[in-house]
Amino acid sequence: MTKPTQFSQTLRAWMDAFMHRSMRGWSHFAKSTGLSMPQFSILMQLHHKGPCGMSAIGERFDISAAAASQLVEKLVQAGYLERAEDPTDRRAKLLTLSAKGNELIKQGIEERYRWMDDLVLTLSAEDQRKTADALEILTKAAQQLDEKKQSL
Amino acid sequence: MTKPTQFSQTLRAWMDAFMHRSMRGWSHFAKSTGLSMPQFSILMQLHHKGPCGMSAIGERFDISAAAASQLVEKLVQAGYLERAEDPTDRRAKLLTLSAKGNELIKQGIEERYRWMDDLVLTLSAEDQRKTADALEILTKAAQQLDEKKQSL
DNA sequence: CTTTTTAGTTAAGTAGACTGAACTATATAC
DNA sequence: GTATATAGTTCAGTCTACTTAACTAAAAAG
Repeated sequence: MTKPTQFSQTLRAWMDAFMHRSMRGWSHFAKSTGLSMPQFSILMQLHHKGPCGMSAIGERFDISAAAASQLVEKLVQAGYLERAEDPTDRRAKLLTLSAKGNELIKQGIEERYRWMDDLVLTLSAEDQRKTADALEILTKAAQQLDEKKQSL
Repeated sequence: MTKPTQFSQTLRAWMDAFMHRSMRGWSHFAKSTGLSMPQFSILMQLHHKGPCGMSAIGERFDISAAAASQLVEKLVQAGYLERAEDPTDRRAKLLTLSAKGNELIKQGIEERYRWMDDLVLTLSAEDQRKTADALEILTKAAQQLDEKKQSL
């Protein structure tokens, strides 16, 4: 963080607007579903990263295995999650989103997208093309950055 | 949500990557400060929108006035917030971030930016220019969209 | 085959976020 | 001026998240 470039200034302005909006949106949506934020976050994680074990949940959210187990139990009871035995290790459990869970998350994501779609409608065709290009560049770069970090 | 365009596809890919990252980052940072997520969110709100009254907090987070009052009390005790009497209405309070509160939020934002800055470094000069243009377009569009919604 | 990890659950207890109800004090309406 | 609405606080009680500790069962190590 020596001297912010023009570019990172622009990034920051965008991040401020976008982060504030999306965080507000998510917490509002989570509340409307009746789920707590921690519960909801677990569903989000499963949606993003796919099935995983109980211990992965604990690590991801930095809570004890006991806490993870209890949160997951509630989500299973509510029908959002399925908890099966891992065939390769009978101690472990495999957590997957149920159809109901998937539906819920998709709906939340749709609502988040809607704002972006509204944004699109205000742009000229030319500006749409420009921004699409740019975001593709950024998305790819983000992917590569993540992969690089993962391999360390 | 009829037929997603190429553009909104690209937006979505970006949103997925970006939202997941930033949410994870924020909750991790909030935890590291010792503040709960609701407490932290209040500081964020103050930072984003500037000083406001107690009732505005309740409305913004959809909690009772009692809950807002209690959360704010904790933040005042911890020195992150200042709660003064509103000179124009002696019933009302004016909540503002203290220097300590401001410092905290700024630090969190810096950490969030860092990822973006890393991202920048992986791009060519040409790509940097392209994305800067695009994000400026998007940021302005977002501002205008918000203003339009506010005036309804 | 025994010992030790590892994966997860259960239980008891702590702490924070929240609500409704009762209250104070000020502003607004009539 | 009285009545009413508004801004905020305090209190008692509830619910959820979380922790540690004690447990079961299966895998891995010796």
